[in-house]
Amino acid sequence: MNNYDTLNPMQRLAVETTEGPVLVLAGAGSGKTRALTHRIAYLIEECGVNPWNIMALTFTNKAAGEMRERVDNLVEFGADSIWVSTFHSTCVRILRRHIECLGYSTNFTIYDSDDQKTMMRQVLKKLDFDPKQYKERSILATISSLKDELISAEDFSARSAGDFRQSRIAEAYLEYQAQLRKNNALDFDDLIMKTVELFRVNPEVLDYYQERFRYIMVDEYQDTNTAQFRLIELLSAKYKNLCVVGDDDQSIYKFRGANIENILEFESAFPGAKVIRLEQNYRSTGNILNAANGVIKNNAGRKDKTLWTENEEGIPVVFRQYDTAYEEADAIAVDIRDRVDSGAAYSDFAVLYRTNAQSRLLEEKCVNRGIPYRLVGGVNFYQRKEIKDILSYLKTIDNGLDDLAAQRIINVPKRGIGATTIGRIMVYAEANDMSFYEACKAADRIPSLGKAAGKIRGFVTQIQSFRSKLAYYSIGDLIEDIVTETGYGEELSADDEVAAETRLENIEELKNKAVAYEESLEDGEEAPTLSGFLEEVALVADVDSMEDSENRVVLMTLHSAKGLEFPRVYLAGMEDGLFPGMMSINSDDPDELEEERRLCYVGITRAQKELILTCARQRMVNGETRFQKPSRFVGEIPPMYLHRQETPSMFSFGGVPVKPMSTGGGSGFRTFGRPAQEAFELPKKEKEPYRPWTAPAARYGKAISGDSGLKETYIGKQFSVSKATSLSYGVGDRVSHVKFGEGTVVDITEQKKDFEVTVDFDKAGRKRMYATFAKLKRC
DNA sequence: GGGCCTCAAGTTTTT
DNA sequence: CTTGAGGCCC
Repeated sequence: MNNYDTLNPMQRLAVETTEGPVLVLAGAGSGKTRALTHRIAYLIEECGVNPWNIMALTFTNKAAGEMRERVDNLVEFGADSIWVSTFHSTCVRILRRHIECLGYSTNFTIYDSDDQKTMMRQVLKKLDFDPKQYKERSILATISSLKDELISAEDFSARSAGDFRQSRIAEAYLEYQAQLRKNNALDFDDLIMKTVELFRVNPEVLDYYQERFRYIMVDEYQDTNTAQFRLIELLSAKYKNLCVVGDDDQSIYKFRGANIENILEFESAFPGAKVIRLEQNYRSTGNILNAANGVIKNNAGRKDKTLWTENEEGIPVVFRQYDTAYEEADAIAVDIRDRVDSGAAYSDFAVLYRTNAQSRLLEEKCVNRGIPYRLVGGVNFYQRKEIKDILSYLKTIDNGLDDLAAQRIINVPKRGIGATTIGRIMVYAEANDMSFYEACKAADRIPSLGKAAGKIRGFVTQIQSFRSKLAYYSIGDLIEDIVTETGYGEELSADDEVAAETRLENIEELKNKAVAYEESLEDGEEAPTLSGFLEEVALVADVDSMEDSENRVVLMTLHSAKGLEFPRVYLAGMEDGLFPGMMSINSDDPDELEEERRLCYVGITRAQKELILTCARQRMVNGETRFQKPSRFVGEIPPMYLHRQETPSMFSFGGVPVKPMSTGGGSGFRTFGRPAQEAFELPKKEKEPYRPWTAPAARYGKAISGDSGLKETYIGKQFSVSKATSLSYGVGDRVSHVKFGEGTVVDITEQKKDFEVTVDFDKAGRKRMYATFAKLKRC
């Protein structure tokens, strides 16, 4: 039995208010996860609720995992049967059971953003849209926000009548959905939307889940979008025991459809809702908290609350300005180095920044200074080429309906199957209403393929053989097999020795993940399956794999940092134009700036003991040098909690107090690009819209052309091997070609590396081609 | 068929 | 600066 006396009165109230809708407004570091987990324990122990009837929803797998762990520790019996998972995996779990009534089969695949892009490219090509006017990126963004609002392609199409551009986008949306369905695939947004749709069209299914989940808890509620709101609204409609926990000040996902109204209007959406505030912070020092409060109070339209703490005041927040981003990064690295040398652990530190692009420099400097780090985000592990290749194999083996996956690997490694052949198979598949892979299986019946059919057959045989191995192979072994049997590994090494090594390591890592997956289900109720593994992989973010135990500095974006805490935090790149970003500064919508401010608030409140803000006067962004002022957010921190340690500037930047530099070296007076003069004129002429001064993009001529001769020889060698010394046909001979049929040779000219052959084809007309590739046969 | 080169475009933030 | 897509040449 647990002791609930360790909770403070407000937390305790949140735990004991079990019936009806409850909104817990939980400030940063106020122990909300603690309250949530204890609430689950309380429901079971004190209220006799069956664990089976409890569900907890989070946004990230990491959060889910953490909660799961804490619940397991707290609840003696039946913790397994509580559903603790993310919105997305919850929906997948439900859809895997019931999606058939929506016309998909239950082994659907989940498309990530790369897949979406590929698919949309195909859609736009098919519809013959002008790629200048209709960018797949922006169309996908539109579709995504429509889905967040539960607006289907049909709805959108109906409401766009009359607006030309919109109805074209609607066309794309319709076609995109049609393609998804054909591929038996769902994108991220579909997972939520289809589940809501399922509940709407199928009341019995809804009723089943309503009965099952009598107590629902939602973490990070401020980040829910309309679709997610509907989902929990539907699920909780019967018993109305819905407890949401969130902080409107930490709502940072508006760009992704998060609807802040969900939390601001909770009480009117769920009449009779009780509101409980957790305002005592257990995480940060007084100074850090006061700094955070000072910043966030500049936002209008928030639920009024003030965080307080009994923690000690601590040391002041520090602000340092450097001349260049280069020095900023180095100073941070040096700073960490010093502190570790005098006893701190690497894992005490996190460096947070606004954009992923900033990580490069920081990484570089960490390497220079010998600081072990973990980079979270950036290029996702699962987006790496080699990983996607292997996963595409697994998907094809598993599903066979996923055209994108099959098309990706049909010629990887090279099997001599080119775009033309793939195009023909696609045409055939389309005409016969089958999947791409099915069409491959029927390659012999596609007349247009000609000799290519043999190659396709080889590919199909390989896949089929992998399939049959599935029965007695582990997923890890299967991956191993794919790499060796297909020659994938060989091709990698042939291409680039050094790069191949890291690639193979990554594949090794994927294997480890597969093994871990299989072990995690070893004695659970469900058996590990290939589909299960692919699904898990599709739904993980990078933060999820962060190991707490590692002794490394953590580098990540402010967004990724939400929900985490670190003893010492650096916020790098505190500059107007970067953070807050220019988009938000120039926007007509004041809420954009407010969202950035909330992001800043999130960043500040990650710190437990120490917070250091840094910025650079000069920074390269998109290949151009920008001169920037310190972030306005720095100025919003009440001076009494802030210790400014500006370094002296070679730029003598207007009006900023200059103090001697007390820490962090930097490499002194390095200069880049423009002289100081222009540097300080620009920020002065602040006109609309505000834009920091930008140096003309540095244009360098051809870099090094001296090595071309060397390359030539090398290439020449390779080609000369393949060059035929003589041909089996001559001028006037009749020849046949796989594509063009029969014809007469009119001319042959020998060139450096190949023979150029001109042929008059009976049907296809006169063509000129290279002998090596044409593969003409005498007849 | 495909490698290599040139040119253009693009940048928040992510389940 | 870095990635992507199209064109050219072997």
